[in-house]
Amino acid sequence: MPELPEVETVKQALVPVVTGQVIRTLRLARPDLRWPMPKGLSNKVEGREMGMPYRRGKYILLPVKNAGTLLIHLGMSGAIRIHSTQPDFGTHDHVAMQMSSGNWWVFRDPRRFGHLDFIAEEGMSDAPDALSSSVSPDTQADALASADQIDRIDTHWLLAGMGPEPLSNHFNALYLSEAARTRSMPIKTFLLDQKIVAGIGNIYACEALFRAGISPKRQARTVAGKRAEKLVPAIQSVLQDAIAQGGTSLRDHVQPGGEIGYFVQSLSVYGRAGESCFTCGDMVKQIRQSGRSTFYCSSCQR
DNA sequence: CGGCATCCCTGGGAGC
DNA sequence: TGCTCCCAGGGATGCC
Repeated sequence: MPELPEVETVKQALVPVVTGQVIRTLRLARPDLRWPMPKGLSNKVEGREMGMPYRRGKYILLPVKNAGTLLIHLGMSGAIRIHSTQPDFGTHDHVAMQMSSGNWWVFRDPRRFGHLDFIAEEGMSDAPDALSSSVSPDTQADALASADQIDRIDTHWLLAGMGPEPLSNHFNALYLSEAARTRSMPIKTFLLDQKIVAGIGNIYACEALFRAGISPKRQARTVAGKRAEKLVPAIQSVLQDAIAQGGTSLRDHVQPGGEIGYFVQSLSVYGRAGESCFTCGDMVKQIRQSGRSTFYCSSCQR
């Protein structure tokens, strides 16, 4: 499921549920997901107040005041659901938290490629929360963590080296050109590298390249320059459109309230192999790159 | 270092 | 209906 727009959708749904709430219960149904979960975590966070959730790439960050930050990655099949009363826990409901309001949120992940970690504060005080409430209300503020939050959280081993947020000013044609200039790998594979840019996955890499009219097979270094000037806004618009529609629901993804994500109706190439390109009518092709499916129109994308 | 294959895990759909 | 096979939104790791 979850690429940046889906993760952003989940984060936005969590904001009113957890912000300013005290953690009444944290329930870990098993000791590990992809990696071991922190031991004794419930004791560390129960009774403490939460700050405002934010997002970094495909990670959701949940500040716990005077304790640290919970880090959640949804992996391939992860989803979070919100309940107003205690739900029945299923086989794949691995993490559940009850807030002082009585609301619960539950992290379900059948394939267990996701993970949950805790970054202890160590002198960070409650800065993340204070900062998140002072984020300026510009047009993209909802989709962005503050630069200071990112600087702090990026010291975690899972986040270290992560590329810029694609919806921030740090991601622009100059940056992309410089990053791509020496790289011979296909541009599609390049975009999936979280060290280059954070949050893009298989669906939105395909869709952004279609919007930019760039072949996924093209070597990344040949995108430096003019093509980067088309690709950056293509990436940004496809992500913003998807966020606005609640993400893309294929199999697992639902928004935390249970709604599906409607961007699936706006996909131009992903999952449309053998069907007609909406632009030119030619058949959408499917190939395999670095072990992942790529969808594209060989007429519209060069 | 760059680029690719492999592996982690479960469920759903296609095909027989 | 039931079985097998293949595929899936991610990404760390190891090998060439």
